[in-house]
Amino acid sequence: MDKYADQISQVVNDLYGQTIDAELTRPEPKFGDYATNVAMRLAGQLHRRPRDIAEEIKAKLDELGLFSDVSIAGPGFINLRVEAGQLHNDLEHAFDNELPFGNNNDGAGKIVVLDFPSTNMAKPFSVGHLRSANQGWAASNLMRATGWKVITDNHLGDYGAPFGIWVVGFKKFSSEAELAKRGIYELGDIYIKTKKAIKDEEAAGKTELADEAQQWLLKLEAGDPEAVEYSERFNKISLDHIHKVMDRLGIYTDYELGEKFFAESGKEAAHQLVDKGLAKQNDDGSIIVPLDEYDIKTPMLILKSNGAALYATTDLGTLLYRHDHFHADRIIYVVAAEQKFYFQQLFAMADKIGLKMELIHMWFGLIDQINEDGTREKMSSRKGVVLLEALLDEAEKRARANVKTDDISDDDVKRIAIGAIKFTDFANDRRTGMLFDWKTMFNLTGYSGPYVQYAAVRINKILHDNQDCGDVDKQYDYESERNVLLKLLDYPAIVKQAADNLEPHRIASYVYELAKEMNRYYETTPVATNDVPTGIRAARLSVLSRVAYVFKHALDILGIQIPSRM
RNA sequence: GUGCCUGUAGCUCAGUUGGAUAGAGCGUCAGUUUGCGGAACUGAAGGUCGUACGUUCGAAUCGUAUCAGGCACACCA
Repeated sequence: MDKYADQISQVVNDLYGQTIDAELTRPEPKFGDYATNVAMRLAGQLHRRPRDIAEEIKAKLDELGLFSDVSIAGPGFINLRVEAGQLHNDLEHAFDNELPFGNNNDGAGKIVVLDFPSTNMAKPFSVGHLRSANQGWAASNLMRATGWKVITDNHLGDYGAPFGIWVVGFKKFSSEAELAKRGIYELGDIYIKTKKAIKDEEAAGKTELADEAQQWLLKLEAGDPEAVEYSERFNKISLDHIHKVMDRLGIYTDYELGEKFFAESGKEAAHQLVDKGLAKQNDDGSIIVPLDEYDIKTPMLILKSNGAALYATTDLGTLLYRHDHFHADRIIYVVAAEQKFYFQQLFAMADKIGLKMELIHMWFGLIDQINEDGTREKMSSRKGVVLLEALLDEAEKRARANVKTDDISDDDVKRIAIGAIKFTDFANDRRTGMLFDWKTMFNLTGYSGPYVQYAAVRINKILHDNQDCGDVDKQYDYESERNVLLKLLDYPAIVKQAADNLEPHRIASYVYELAKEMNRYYETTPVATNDVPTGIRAARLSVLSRVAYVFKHALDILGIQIPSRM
């Protein structure tokens, strides 16, 4: 595609002496394989009618014989058609490259740190963390595919109030026996129950529980043995749970540098900023960074009045660490939309204190749920959070029930279940709120993970059954494969676009279209039946192997596995 | 109140960065199987792109206003 665009730019330059970056689009098939609007763009500069310009470009293109057909339509579109055999050559040429097909080197020599899924250790993994995990994982794969050196870090929420609340609540509401039996689910319940109790108490004008929780925090910071023991036990339970769930999702990070890890360095940095005059200490001891010069009226609070760290403190420490130790050129925070303002502040502060890194908040929409009466609302703990493990169990149950034959392995059932859930996450733009609906979450047909997986499994089987298929017929015209070839040729541009904009849903949408094109092709064109001559069979199988490659590449980016059977 | 996000088919959403007759899935209706894997394929119905101005050859896309919904706004994380 780039090749053809360059040729058109060249023709324009020869004819008019204008430097124009011709872009090709894919019009409706009836118009052609590719189309360009250069004639319309030139019309303004040259003060001439677009159709006249198009005619001249067409004449030149016909003369050069680059395209099998050049036509002009509408206000001045130039539609181009390429021989299917030529498309096949183009594709083979693209595969015959040092870089894997689909990859590019845009990020060569640069380092990116991705921050996801930022698990809160106080509660069990809920569907609320699902998007950060999925989107973050896909983003890291997109960065890798475009040449970046990638560092992933699960920025654990392991510091601050939750610990104090845990201990107070454990003593008041729970027991060793319950904790041993229910693990993180008991801790999560304790956390919610205790927070509510503190709120009730506050409404009654008392602060007993809150004070007690605060005491435990201070004890922990002071290294009190009992506090340390509780902390280590609770954290282990929580961490084991996080690892188990992420393993089920097939999502991993290189580091787990939690808030606790950065608390001290963050506090030090806060004080240093005061010394440098970049931050201001209030009379009550709290430290703020004014951000008026960034049009942000609310200053950033980076230290509490009691001298303790808060979210911004640890994030400050984290920024410095990623700058100094990871030498990050770019940091991507995969965090929900709710925190947009917070990250505006954080990024402004980073700029103010002189950190030269590209900071991106890869935000995503919230998860809504459909109520029984059909109304839609934000998913909340008040209404009962859906736990991720329960969701995965349910997905596997439904996948198993939908499997046609009994001899499908558990691993394949899991791949189908996870594929359905993940694809739903990538079905929309990440910024669009995601609708959590038990009915559509496990879609097994239409615009869904299993639809794509099914197409991949089908051709993998064909390829597997026809490994020694002989030599390709050099005369074959690839006319039946035209649409599939065109779709395959689109892939590198899709990857680039998805990576540039951090929009994994473009990959999902593409891979679905490829599957659809594939199924259509497969429905009408026999590939490996007995009546297909060997040379043609070999040619068609070679195209299918390219399709299989792209399925794998694209689904890998999304973190979706292809079952061996389904 | 201020800022940000969203508004497209009955429902859930895309829309190649300003292009041609606005597209998918689900749902509804009608079809396709002596055939390489039918979790598939084909077709039909369904639209004032929230509304109104503006920018230009051309607007779902850009600007202004307005209506509706959501989120955020320093000692929570």
